[in-house]
Amino acid sequence: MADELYKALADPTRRTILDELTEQSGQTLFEICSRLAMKHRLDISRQGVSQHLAVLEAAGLVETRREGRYKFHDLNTAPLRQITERWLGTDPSGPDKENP
Amino acid sequence: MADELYKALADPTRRTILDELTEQSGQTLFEICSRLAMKHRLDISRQGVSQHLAVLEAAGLVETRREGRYKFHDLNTAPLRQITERWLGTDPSGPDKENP
DNA sequence: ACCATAGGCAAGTGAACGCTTGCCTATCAA
DNA sequence: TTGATAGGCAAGCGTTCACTTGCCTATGGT
Repeated sequence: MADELYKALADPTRRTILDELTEQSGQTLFEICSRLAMKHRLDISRQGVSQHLAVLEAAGLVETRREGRYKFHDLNTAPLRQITERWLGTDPSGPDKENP
Repeated sequence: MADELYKALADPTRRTILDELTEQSGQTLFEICSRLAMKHRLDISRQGVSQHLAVLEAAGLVETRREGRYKFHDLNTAPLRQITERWLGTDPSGPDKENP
């Protein structure tokens, strides 16, 4: 899954999607589409965004839940920690207060 | 430069090069080549490795210094911090002891 | 001066990637 | 039931990417 994590981060549009989900998690595909268009002037097709979300989900950065005809996309930043753990050897969340 | 950082991390061979430089910084092109071949069974041409190093340097992840006919490649992990800072909102090195 | 070593430049190739277009399914409101 | 909304699948297209090959420059040992 590490491979897919780095691949997911490689695209600027996907990183912007992560930014949007950071600001408000649990958005639908159409919400993300319109935000990309409005706030970032990214006029990309709905399918394009959908494919990006699939890549992000494969990387574990986005988790989805279905409710009726809506599919909500939630952000999961946990996989990002392995990046700094790999080359910085540190826990990005900082020292554990219980075991300092 | 952020764009080049994520692009640099997208390739598995480049990530392995970072691993090798983490283990021992300041290696030459040929040293890196032979290590990739020996330790990781990656038989990639010298030019291929050279191009990877160029991408890593453009991302600021490796810095080079010339000495005679040798060019040493040093690891610089600093750019990695912006990744977790962007979506985790944390400093990977932990809280600053001066300003906690 | 010679030749091996360390590295660089540039063109070419095949595969992967981002994105679009067209059509199809499912859920909800009227 | 009809129509609108939310989303999915798959083929096609142009670009980027990783990698190779061939040739060239520069430094150092003998």
